[in-house]
Amino acid sequence: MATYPGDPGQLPGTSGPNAEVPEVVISRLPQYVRTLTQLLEAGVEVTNSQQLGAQLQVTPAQIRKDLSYFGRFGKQGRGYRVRHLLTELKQILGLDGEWNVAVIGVGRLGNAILNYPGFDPDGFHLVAAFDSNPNNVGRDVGGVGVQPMSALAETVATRNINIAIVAVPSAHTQTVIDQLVECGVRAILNYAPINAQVPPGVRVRSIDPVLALQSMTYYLTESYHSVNGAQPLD
Amino acid sequence: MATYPGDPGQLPGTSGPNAEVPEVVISRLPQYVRTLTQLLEAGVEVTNSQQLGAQLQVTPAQIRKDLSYFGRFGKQGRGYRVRHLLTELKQILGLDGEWNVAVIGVGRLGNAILNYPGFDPDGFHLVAAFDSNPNNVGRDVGGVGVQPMSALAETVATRNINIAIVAVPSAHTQTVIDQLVECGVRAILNYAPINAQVPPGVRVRSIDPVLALQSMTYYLTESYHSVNGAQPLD
DNA sequence: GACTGTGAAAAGTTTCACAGCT
DNA sequence: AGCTGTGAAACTTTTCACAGTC
Repeated sequence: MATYPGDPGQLPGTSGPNAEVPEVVISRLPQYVRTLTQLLEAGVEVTNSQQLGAQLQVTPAQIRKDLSYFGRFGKQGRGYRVRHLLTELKQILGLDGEWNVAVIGVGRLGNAILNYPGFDPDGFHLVAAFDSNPNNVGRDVGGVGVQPMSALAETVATRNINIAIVAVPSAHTQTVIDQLVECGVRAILNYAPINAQVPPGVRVRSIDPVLALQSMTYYLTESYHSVNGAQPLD
Repeated sequence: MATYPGDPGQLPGTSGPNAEVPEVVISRLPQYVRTLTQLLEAGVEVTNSQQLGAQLQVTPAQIRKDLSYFGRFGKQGRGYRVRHLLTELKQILGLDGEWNVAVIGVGRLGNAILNYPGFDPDGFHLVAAFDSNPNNVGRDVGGVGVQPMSALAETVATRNINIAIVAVPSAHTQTVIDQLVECGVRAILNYAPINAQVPPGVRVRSIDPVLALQSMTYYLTESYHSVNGAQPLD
């Protein structure tokens, strides 16, 4: 866990399996996994960094460099065996097993999440749901029984939950996240449009469609660059 | 696929002769806008890079540097007037007006999106919905009438739509995106777990909760920083 | 005294280019 | 020949540190 800035004695190269892997590399690996899965389904048995790069719109060099942080998965002159590389990457990311996930908040959004069929096939099982509203407790949402928040700690422990999806109103999100951290949850997917604060060692990713839209409008305004103006589409 | 004007390396969005604002800077501005809005609502009239940085978990220097791409919004010795900076940033991002948005696909996800109340207050108006299924055409979803895909081009033009939210099955997403680009839409929010390809000048952001989860599991595995040496190839 | 705006330095990331294996 | 894996170079982004202004 310790990340010491000036590693004493040995840090010979910047890459290779011994170096610390940049977070930006980790964030790309799931996309590689997805593309490899598609190739496998399409019956492709061998690929190479060129083909992967074309699919992912990344340079071949970047793919090779990213993979080099973890080992040597290819064969010179040939490329990568799709099934093999996929297995390795899934293992690296911890996707070779199953994860139990709790959903906090069963309002409109929590409902949609619990009924979304996309998590399970990728090994993320929504096994518990919690809500602070007594009217919601005991209901069944997407096949999962809604529990009171007071049951959080025990259920997280007994059901071996490591990941939580938070879909409560913004005003309550930070409090809920604090509770989750307290229970030992170290990966949180947050759907509220707020900037959650967590201690080191805990990861948060936010799903924020408005923020995504707002990061594009800049490029839709006429004035964003003085010289080129709007790009005409033929 | 059409060819696009300009030689390789002279595309908008890449480095050019005039000082181009890095995309990573643009992606942070909406967060600044959000934090400033919260401060304003809390009655704070003046802030500074230190306070903003603490809220956003970024260094004060980064905030000052980011803002310096666009002008001088602060006063030395004092800081930033919240209302003033907010107004400026919104204008820079094109958030000082309203945007008309089309939603493509009114299945489970499209339904949730059209009923989500979070877009409108931020100036993103979901004014049209489209679906390829004739059974859905004519229905009212979230107060918007569902149109056939054949009406896309005309409606996009007449209703001045610049942004689209795509919530169709993965298999159809690329086709829909191609149609949108054809109609002149240059900003697309994609909810399908695929890697969409668009020509230069068109922006895509994807909402992909599974990818977000998969980028965290790495840090939940015990072995992520141990030296699991490179295995020799079989 | 306090804080911004900004060149310059440092750190981080991507791309190049080629040795070396298949 | 074809393609990987990887140091080194190029480029990008962040952080530092301080002159200048309020």
